[in-house]
Amino acid sequence: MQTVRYYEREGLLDTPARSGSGYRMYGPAHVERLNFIRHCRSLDMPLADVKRLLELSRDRGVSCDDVNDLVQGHLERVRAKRAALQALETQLGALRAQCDAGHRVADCGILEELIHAAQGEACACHPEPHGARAAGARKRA
Amino acid sequence: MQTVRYYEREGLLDTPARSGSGYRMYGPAHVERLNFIRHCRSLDMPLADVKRLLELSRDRGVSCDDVNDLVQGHLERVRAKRAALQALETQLGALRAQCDAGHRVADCGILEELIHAAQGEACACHPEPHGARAAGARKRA
DNA sequence: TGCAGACCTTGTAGCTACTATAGGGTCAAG
DNA sequence: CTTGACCCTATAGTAGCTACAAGGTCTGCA
Repeated sequence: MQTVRYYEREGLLDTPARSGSGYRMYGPAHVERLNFIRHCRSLDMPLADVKRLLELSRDRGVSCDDVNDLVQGHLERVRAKRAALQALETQLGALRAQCDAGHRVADCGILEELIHAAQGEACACHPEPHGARAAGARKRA
Repeated sequence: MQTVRYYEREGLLDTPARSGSGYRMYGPAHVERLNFIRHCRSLDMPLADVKRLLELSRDRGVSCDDVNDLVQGHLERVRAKRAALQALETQLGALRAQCDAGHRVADCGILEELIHAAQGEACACHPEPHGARAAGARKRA
């Protein structure tokens, strides 16, 4: 419910009329608009994109290239993120495989991996060694 | 650089000694710790998990089951998110296919889809009618 | 010695899309 | 008339930074 107020504050929903005691009175147009927003959000579109779509859909005569670009751009961001997560999954799988249950932290392959990697060595999760471009830290001592 | 200060504030990095004029003086232990954190972050682990790992790695005699669980849990969250994004990609692809470039907003298949969906009808991106839709966790049967 | 410019310090606000809480007002039922 | 469910506003918190402001410090050069 605060979400609806939030959309109103952000300019995605028209401010509804108020009853005598200050209650918001929503009409069918508000409900439809809210469903539009929720549908876009279910596609994980940022609210800025949703707002842009709402603006575009008011000018029914204008070219819809912007609509295309917006959806296409969003699709590409989703694709890129999915690919990144897929790589991450592989890396975490490799890390996870370093340790079987039942022993102690001193012998834990996962922590070993993480600590070695922190020292700039190669690790199971990032096959290539870190060292090439590490050591960016500025020190004075 | 503010990031390092942020980690210090959040208790992930020890507060370094200060020079006479108040400058922070980092030693090799700080650098190694920071690399540990950055490595974990490159695996997209939340800072809370990184902090937990740092705590666990201090008690070298304790069981490492917690380390396992933490990494396993993170892997599962990544897997779930990746799967959700994959489904999303399909949905956005379907939506994107509703419109070819070069015509006007009044005839735009994408907007049509979104508006129809806002009225509770079935849409290309969400094959089933609106009622059965739950955010992100849905599987096609 | 003076000064420019690069770096450091602290503190604050902004980003996304909500969510939670506090402290109050309104309304309908019993 | 009270109880409890709802609504109102305003504020703060979430994650992990990033950007900016206003000032202090250090270094090199003339």
